[in-house]
Amino acid sequence: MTTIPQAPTASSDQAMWSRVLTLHAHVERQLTQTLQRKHGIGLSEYRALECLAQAADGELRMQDLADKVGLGQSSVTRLVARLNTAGFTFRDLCPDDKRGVYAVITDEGRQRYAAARGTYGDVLSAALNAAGAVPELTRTVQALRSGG
Amino acid sequence: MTTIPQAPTASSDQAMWSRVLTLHAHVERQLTQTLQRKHGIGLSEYRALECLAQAADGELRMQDLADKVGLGQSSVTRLVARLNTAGFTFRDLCPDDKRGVYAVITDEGRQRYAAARGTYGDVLSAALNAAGAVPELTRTVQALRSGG
DNA sequence: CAGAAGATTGCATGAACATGTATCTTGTTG
DNA sequence: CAACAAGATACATGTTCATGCAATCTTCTG
Repeated sequence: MTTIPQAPTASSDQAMWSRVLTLHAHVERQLTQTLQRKHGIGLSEYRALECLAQAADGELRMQDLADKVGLGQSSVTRLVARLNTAGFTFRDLCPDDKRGVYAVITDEGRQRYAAARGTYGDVLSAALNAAGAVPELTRTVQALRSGG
Repeated sequence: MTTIPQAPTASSDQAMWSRVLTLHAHVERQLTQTLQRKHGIGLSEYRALECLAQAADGELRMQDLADKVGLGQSSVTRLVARLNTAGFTFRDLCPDDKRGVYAVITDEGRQRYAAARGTYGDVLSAALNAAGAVPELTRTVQALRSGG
């Protein structure tokens, strides 16, 4: 049986998005709770650390970090402030543009990220499996894992 | 070229979920801003009105509503309080279990929902199209629209 | 079986916190 | 200097967690 191309309708988009929202809520809740409980960090903190750990020299401009983690600019100012307080990052002024600020990950930040990373992957996969077992979400999870 | 079945790995799950998050952030931001600007309601309010409008007799127990909109119980208490203040719902005591409370949608609530519904569908589809045009997200959007 | 003790359920409320919008400060550039 | 860019901050809003309270259910006892 082949897939028949079908123009997406506003209605089918809404039904699809509704399932995405359900999936998103479930998975993010699992991740939030487990990361907080086992590693003492929130989801935004974790994702910021991930971005920084993977960035060249472990540093990113504030606005770049905002784009990567999907938050607004002001939220990232405070997010980085929390990471600084925790000792996971420090702020560094951009030498050639004194308006600019780099958030730079510390060794301690990398260690916490490394410690949390395994948990994150495990919980994510488990949450996706659990969601995939719900009839309503089975096809959504399958579609995402296959081609998404 | 056929699709080769592949067990999902923790790593592929993470890459997939990262794209879902990006998509989610973009789409929800569009919806939030447009609904707020054109109809003066937030996303949670809109979704609660939708659940209530589609429920039998236009009413739901608080906890049922919480499950449907993907929020915690206390969040829904406050959400319904906002809807009440706006005149979109009212609270009704459950006759056979005096602990229980129904949130009931009003005519005004149905009207606001009807007015916002078109906007919601339009913005959603437009946002999905826009996201689908981003190389990183093309396959994700396609997968969701096809089978998800 | 009546009745009370304890557990559970359904929701409300207060405090802490994260986020978005608007605005302000500072630095850059034409 | 005017216009703009990068961040920081003030304020309002929304969310969660912990807790409180009342109604209901369960279980045990006499």
